[in-house]
Amino acid sequence: MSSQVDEIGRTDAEPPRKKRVSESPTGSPVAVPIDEGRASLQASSSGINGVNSPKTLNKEATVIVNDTLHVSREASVTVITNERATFRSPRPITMSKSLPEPRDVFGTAPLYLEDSSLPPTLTTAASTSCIDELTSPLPKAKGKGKAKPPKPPKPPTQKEIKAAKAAKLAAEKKMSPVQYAATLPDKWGEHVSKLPRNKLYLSGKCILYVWNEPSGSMQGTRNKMDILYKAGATLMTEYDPERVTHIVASLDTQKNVLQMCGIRKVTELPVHIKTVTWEWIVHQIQGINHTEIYYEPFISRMKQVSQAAKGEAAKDDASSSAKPSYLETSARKREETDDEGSPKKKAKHGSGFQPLQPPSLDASSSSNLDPLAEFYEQAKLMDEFEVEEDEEKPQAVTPSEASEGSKTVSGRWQCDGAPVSSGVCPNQDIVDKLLELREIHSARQGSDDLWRTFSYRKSIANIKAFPKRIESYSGARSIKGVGDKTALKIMEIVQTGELERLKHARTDDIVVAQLFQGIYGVGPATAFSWYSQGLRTLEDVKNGKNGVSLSLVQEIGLKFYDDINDRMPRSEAAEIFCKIRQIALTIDAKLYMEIMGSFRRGKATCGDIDILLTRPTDDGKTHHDVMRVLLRRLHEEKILTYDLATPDDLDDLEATYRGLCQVDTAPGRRQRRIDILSVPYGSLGGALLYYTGDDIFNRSMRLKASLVPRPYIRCLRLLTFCRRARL
DNA sequence: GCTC
DNA sequence: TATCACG
DNA sequence: GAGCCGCTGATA
Repeated sequence: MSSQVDEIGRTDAEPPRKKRVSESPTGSPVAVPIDEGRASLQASSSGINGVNSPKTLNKEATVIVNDTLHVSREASVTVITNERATFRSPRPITMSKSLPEPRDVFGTAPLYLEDSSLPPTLTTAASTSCIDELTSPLPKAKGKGKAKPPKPPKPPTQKEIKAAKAAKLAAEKKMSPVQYAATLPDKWGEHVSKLPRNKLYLSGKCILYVWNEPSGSMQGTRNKMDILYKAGATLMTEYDPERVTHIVASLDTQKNVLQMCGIRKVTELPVHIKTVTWEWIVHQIQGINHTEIYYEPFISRMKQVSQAAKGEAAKDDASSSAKPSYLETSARKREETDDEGSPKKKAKHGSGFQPLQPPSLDASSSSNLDPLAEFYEQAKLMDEFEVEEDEEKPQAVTPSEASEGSKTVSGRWQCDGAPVSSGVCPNQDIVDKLLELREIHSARQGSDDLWRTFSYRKSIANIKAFPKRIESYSGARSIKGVGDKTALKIMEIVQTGELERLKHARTDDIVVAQLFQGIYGVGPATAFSWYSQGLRTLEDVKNGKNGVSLSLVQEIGLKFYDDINDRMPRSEAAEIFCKIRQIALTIDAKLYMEIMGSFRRGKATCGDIDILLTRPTDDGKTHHDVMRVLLRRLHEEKILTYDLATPDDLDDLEATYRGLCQVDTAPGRRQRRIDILSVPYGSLGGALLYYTGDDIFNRSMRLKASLVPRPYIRCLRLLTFCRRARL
């Protein structure tokens, strides 16, 4: 596989700052577009192997980086009220104890909260349609009224009714599906609005129904549309990747899917959009939530699609799997399994479920009891962590996003079905102020500040979850994590609208330290150290004023300061993940991949991309060498551009990669933070549990203030704990 | 900072 | 090895 | 008054 990177060490001899590298240490040519700031660097593509230490790798990276070190810095200090803010998501807590079933039939498509097949009663609007939730002002009552058909002033006679019906039917027959869809609110709006919420099986789902070629009456299509609408779905008539959550199609509408979505391959669909068969809908409506029947898993379907479409496919294959021959076999294998099993069949046979069963649980726990019971127990034990924290700022919804959201609320009442915490918390002002304070503390270096930060994090999260306006000191104190001091601060905010403390706290050093800490790899210590050395701007840092030197990672962090600190649109995260998964599956078709983090939580924007990687071991194999190959491939594909941290042991089943990536190589393409984590297959169960809808789990397993979605690791700990405690 |  | 930063 | 992340992972 890989070329050895032998003489990497040589870079040691060179002054890291000045040298320009035009050739990779392997001797293989490395394209280093030094002039364009977002140059892709692939040195590490060859360096990804156990032989090389990350250090040497990065070293080379920096050499190049240094040459390009013109940081586009508008010196806007504003950015720096940064990512570290933690907000609680508006998602309310459901108390269900039932565990959602595994639902990824093929073991490759990720599992999303918003796609939860929990019964509707347990589902929330927030968990269904994130984008809308975040962006649309949610005209709640409006939808209903709108949908109500105008009542004729006089009760018509039987005959008239009949005639009208006939006419209507005739008219409907002439309609295109799209036109027909538009009539649904009139037709069923009222009916639907009277339905109890738990009958709205598809509430919150934005469904794009792909109908067959107009080969007949289209009556079937109309019926299905009716059903969808009546089940509370928002029926989409056109493909809007931002809104569509599900695509319903069947095998014979394959072409139409592509057409409707304006794409060439099914694989181009964003991963957050589920493609399901009609059967899935039926199951939803019947309350069979245990299966998810996919129309076309993006990956495995890909081959078939491309075969049909030829040209594209060949190209794709050639470019992506040109090298190791085993890739082809694996690809073929995938194809075979595909062909012999329709999605449906697979669902029934459950082969695809395998990866989703948490095997480790029964395997490693000594008892024969329901393995989940342990987790419930654990969950209770750790219930102190009331609230999940979220790093997104709700108010970060930009005007454009907002307007877009409301604009596209073509359908209306999708919010009706799920009257949930509408997002804005009654104590937002308090939260904001405290957050500011927390930011300040977290920018400081004292150990006290560290704990204060920790403390604020908890209290803020709980305040954010507090359903009503805080009006009194005792009221404030009643909130978990809010002690005397914070309660006093809250009262000050409530009464004066201000927090005196903030005014004094925002000193120059803090502001500058915050600025510096926006550089990846720079924490409080470094930031203040620089400050004390007289540095005040990023420009100073860049110039190495007063002889400060940057670590290799910091160089990258500085160079891409804005890129790293900005959030990316959800769609971009999805796209990158898609590409990566595609490549990964050519390495091993049985890989299980999952995108996590804020994406998974349904955020409209993502601070980074977090990918979980594992592989079922039922055939005796593991993903032990996947990370190495994958990283190499991703570098080759110029998806990965810079390594921030490569796993110490690439062969380890549990490894963490951190780096920068880009969705394509267009000049000026922004670099996005990406983490790829592999876990032993046994931890997957925990990972899934962690993300699975049950809030008792979620809350408790979001152990100890770790913002990091590293469920598997946590799960491991949990298991260890369980074992030790003989649970 | 809060909690035990 | 200790410190630093990260998620 | 003590504890409050880390069988962390990287760097110097």
